[in-house]
Amino acid sequence: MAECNRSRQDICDQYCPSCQERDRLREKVLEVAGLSELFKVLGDETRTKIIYLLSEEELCVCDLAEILDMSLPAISHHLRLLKAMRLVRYRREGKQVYYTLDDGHIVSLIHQAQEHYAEER
Amino acid sequence: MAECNRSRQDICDQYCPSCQERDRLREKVLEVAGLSELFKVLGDETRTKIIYLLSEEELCVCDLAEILDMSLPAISHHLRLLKAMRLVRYRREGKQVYYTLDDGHIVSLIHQAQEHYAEER
DNA sequence: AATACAATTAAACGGTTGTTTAATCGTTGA
DNA sequence: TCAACGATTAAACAACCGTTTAATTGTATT
Repeated sequence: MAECNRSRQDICDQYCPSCQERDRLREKVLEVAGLSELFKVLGDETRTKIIYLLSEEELCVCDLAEILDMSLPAISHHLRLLKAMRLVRYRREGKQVYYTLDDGHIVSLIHQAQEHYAEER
Repeated sequence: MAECNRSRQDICDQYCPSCQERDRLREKVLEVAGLSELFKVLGDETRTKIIYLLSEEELCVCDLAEILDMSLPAISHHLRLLKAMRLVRYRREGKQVYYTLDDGHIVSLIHQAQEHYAEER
């Protein structure tokens, strides 16, 4: 293996793939940078449920609270994040605020996860 | 709307969908129960990178540490979780321990997320 | 105007999570 | 068997996250 400058000496004596390979993999890894932000949204059970419900029909905050048996602030807190990530849209009607899903892609992710992991439980 | 027993009085006065609809949605939501456990794995940037790298080729712990520029215990800690979830397999060869991806589904999820959200950044 | 109510926001709390440091285990080679 | 090294484990710490309580905003009704 050709000699090359090591960025860290404290890992291990012999880095197994070649240094060219190392650099290639470091480039490769950039392709998934930032993706976990999206998965973090789905990493919370409540948010996945909200998204799933909103993919079915438009619902107001108190509906979601009722269905999921949670407090209004808790639901509102999650909707705020989903709003910030442009995953949901809202519309005011009198005292109620109605939310709809504004991103079909994220439901596809949920569906795909369902297909692959539903039977494993 | 037909009268029905409310489980919580402290949410809002008028639950908008009918109570039958509420019960249907409560059933519906069970379909995604537990799925966030899987998404939680991908919710960490380091783990997504490890999975992505292992989908390319087999690597030992010190390789991963070198490529991702992290400490051995940190990598090992994440691999332990991936092992517990049966997402990776390992094989000892002398002093090194080599890891491979043992679940093609999870890479599909990453690929799909890439397709949908790559251009948004 | 005043009250009631849905929703949001702020602050506080508890729990979880990821990284670090240090110690230990397992394997190899002298 | 002893030393070296890769990997794992344990304990400690800091940072983050989700829920709760309380206060506030905005809208509708009387």
